[in-house]
Amino acid sequence: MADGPTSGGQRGETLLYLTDEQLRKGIEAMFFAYKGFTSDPDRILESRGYGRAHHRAIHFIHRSHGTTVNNLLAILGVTKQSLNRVLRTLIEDGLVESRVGTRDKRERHLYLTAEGALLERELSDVQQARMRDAFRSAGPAAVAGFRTVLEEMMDPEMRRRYQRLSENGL
Amino acid sequence: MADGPTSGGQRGETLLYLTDEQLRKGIEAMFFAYKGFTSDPDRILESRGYGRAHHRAIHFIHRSHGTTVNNLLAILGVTKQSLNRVLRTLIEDGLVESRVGTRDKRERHLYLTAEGALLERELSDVQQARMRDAFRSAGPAAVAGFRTVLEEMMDPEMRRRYQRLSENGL
DNA sequence: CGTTTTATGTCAGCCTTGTTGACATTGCCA
DNA sequence: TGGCAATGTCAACAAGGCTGACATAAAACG
Repeated sequence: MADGPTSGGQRGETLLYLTDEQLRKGIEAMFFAYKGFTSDPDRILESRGYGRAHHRAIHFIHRSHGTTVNNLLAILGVTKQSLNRVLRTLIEDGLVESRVGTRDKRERHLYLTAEGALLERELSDVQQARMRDAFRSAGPAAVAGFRTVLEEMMDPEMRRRYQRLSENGL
Repeated sequence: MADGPTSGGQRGETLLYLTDEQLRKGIEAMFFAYKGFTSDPDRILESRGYGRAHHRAIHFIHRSHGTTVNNLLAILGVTKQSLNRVLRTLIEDGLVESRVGTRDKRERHLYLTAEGALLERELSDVQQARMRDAFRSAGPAAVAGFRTVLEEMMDPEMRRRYQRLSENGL
């Protein structure tokens, strides 16, 4: 199953970065980094009785103001039952507003309230702070490489979604 | 809370990679990439009735043959009750062997059985395949940057653990 | 107009995986 | 011997995934 120049011998050249050892390091780096990546927001969320799922919803509602439930489902890749549970508490708590669509009245468009925007800011502040420190220490070239590798690691569908998010505001 | 050259204006120079927009992209890249990163093993695990927690245990037991429960707890960052539940099923299913320590008989040293090693191989094959493709597409310079940024993103404690793993086999 | 499809919400139940607290056992060590 | 450390286990709980089933409203279609 593992073909290529790894699994035993390398092809000499500059392919040393594709050895099993290097790949394993990459895997472990993802694991430990993701832990750090989520730890700061997790602390804030916990103090409010929310979880990571709430953070994700808040993030993408902020990101795409007025997005529909269906769109959010596609981005997050969870079931509507799962998302709805989270969304319901956020709406009840007054952090998210759900407006009936004007063109299509079946759709609900989601917005952060002022209070929701406040929490969003708090969460993204700590997460951005960590990322900024990491970026600053690593330098622009490393950051470019970081983003390139992450993009390559995404499923094609998710990658398209990610890139679409970057371009327009949707 | 967000100080530095972001949040509004940049300092001109080469600091454009530290804008809020770039940081947000980095955050979303982590989210989508981690999804891809775990998706292939998840499929295999599901078919066996295991979860990601089992994968993590298997990975680090493979990585550090004969490691103790306490060491594993520290690496994984979960409670012993949580780890124990996973470990118990793996031992019952004959994928992991737990041997009483020779020097210190309170400690249990954990090993993959032949069957456990087989599953480990299967899991790491698919995960490495994705990582290898991503690395190959991105190239060695990008890979170096990827690893640098991830290391910077880790909590100091986890970073030390990560680096210790890389050096010796423990 | 009637039918079908779409978007959403909701109820019920299940699973994994995290948590806390309590307690028992074993064995190292002073 | 007494204290502490490493481990295991029981019970209970919560978050957040999942499936299946069903309800409603509105759009779309023929």
